[in-house]
Amino acid sequence: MAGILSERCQKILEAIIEEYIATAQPVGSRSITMNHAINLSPASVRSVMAELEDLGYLSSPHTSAGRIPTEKGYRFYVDSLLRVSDLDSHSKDQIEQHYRKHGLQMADVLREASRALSTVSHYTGLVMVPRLRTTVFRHIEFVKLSARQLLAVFVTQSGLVQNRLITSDEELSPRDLEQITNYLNRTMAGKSIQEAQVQIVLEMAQEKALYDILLQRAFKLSSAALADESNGDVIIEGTSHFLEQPEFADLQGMKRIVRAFEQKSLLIELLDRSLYTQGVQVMIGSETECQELAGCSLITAAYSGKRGTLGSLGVIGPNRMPYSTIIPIVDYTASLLSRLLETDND
Amino acid sequence: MAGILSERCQKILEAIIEEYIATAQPVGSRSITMNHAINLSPASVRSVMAELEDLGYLSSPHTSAGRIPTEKGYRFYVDSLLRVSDLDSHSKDQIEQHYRKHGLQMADVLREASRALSTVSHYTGLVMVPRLRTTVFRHIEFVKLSARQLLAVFVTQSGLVQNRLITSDEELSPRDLEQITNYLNRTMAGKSIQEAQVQIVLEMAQEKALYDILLQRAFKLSSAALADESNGDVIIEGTSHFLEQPEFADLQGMKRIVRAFEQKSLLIELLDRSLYTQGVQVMIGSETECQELAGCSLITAAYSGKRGTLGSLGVIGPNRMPYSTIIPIVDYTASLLSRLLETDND
DNA sequence: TTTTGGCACTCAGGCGACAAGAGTGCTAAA
DNA sequence: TTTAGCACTCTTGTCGCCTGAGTGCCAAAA
Repeated sequence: MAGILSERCQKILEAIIEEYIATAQPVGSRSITMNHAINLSPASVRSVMAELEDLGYLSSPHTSAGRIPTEKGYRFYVDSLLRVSDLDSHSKDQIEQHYRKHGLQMADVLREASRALSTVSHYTGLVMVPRLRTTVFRHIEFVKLSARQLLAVFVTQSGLVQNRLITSDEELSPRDLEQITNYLNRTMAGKSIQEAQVQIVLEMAQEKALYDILLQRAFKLSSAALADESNGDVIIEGTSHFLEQPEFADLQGMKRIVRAFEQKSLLIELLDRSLYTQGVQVMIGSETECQELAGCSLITAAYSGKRGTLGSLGVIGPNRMPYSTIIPIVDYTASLLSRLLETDND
Repeated sequence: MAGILSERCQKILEAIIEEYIATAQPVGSRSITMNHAINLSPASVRSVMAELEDLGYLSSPHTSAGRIPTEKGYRFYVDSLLRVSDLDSHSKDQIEQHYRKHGLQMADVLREASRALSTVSHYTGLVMVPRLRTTVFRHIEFVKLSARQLLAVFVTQSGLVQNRLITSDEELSPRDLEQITNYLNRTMAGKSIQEAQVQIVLEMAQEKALYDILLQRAFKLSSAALADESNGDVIIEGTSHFLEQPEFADLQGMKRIVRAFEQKSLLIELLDRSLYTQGVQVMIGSETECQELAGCSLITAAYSGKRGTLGSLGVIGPNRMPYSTIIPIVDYTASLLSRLLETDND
């Protein structure tokens, strides 16, 4: 792919994209020769630009308006031209600052991560809330609220706490409850919530459970407790940064974006994609395969706890984003969050 | 106040406001005589309009553009002219529909309330999440995660569950924990979280606690658990409805609103105001005393659980809102939510 | 005394013309 | 192969004009 483009084409393409990222204005041949240490006349640049347009890396809004990068152009830029540097220490510090508060709950930490992404990048921060079913079971406890009502509280390895109200068919004595609790904790230790559910169904099917009433109760309770219908959630911070972008500076565009953000499932689906991949992912424009987010790009990375991937986070903005500065931000935030979630509860 | 305005002035003011609410266009003298069963010529209406403008109930954007209501106009309308009817059964059904899902947690119920407000009113729904400290304690439980780390789980009468990670100074045996738990549950039953905190401090100060190491531990743990730094939270649904309103159909306006919504503390403060008042409250425009929300009005009501007020909810929109239809919606949603939270967990 | 028709006045919004400016493509010369 | 020159295109902003909606005021009618 990259081989097709000559050295010179690449240089000019890079210059155009960076100019456009900086100014949000269609780039003319003139400004390239001025600002980018390219020793060619505007005319030469023009012929290269025409070529790049033929190849689909650039397009012109109209005859006399310079060029803007296409999605293909951005893609090539990100894949082949971009050099990401390390994050400067000031930004690192800014990100870390967000976690310097004490007494943060898991949910708060995630929210702060999203805030950090947003404030440091000046775009919109996204953090996916870990899905219950993929995390590792650690402990379950039942709190009796009334004769029939129980509160099931369970904790995952990563420190996620979930509680669920259960109504049991029959009243259970404190002793029964204690036994059930102990049994469940022994059986499910070290399994993911999903595995734990499977395990319970398995055990239920086995004969030995059939004549043990206590176990039956235990199974009933736990499967009620572990049922996880939620489709996940995502924490969005800095929506207003989006509205600063000139590409959405029209009413239609703004409404579209706000509506897309309201429907969180869209974003969840996108964040899902980068769940089990290493490093930072970039989705450009239509690569999101999402009508509502046309013209938007995502930069995402997965974060993990002690026992593997928990979720993913990232930044969303217009296609025209300063990838070279945002990629390290996302990277650093993800690794910092991972570190926090690993050590937080041991 | 109302006495100053003649019958005729009131009729015409009402007609103008209702016309403006419906059309969002400045209202001319002509359209009033056409649509509102007022047997006067445009010229007569004009003189009344001029009078109403002098009195501050109307204003004109420019010489040849009809009149629009001022905040004072809306206020008079809401206080003196408005007749709120009962909610029609279709809307009631629509609202109830939102709660017809099973397995809803407290947080889900609140979110659904906000969604209901938004979809039925076609404006933006707000629901304040109950503050921990004002709710009544019901049960506390400690889950041991590791040698030093405990998870404190406590439940309030209204079914709110909160958990908090605590690091204790010394390792506690399961038996110690059980004793502490029992003691705390006995001591704090029926108190509000805030009272419970005070109680603990009191008991700590008394001598009898000083030579009971176990109690000391109990106090330490519980005060760590009950510490509530959160400033509350608010669930916003239907932001995009806001952007449909012609009064915010400019970039500046949109950005301002989105930014105001991002800063939830503003909305929390406003919802706080209606916490301990009966019935539906209406705040119009500058009555919110909030620069960022200029031109916005709120219609709010408090909701309660078994033991008194839990929080408040409402609808936010432009000053030009169909108050007569939205007030019953807010009222009904609040009472329905209250009913749900009362019976939910007994 | 109240209401109404008539009339002059004002102002926003839409439309077309026009000039300026930016950038291109092409061609011929270096 | 590169570049200078030039004609061409297209957007953007501005100016002036017209039209329509609505007002305020006044004198006549009820």
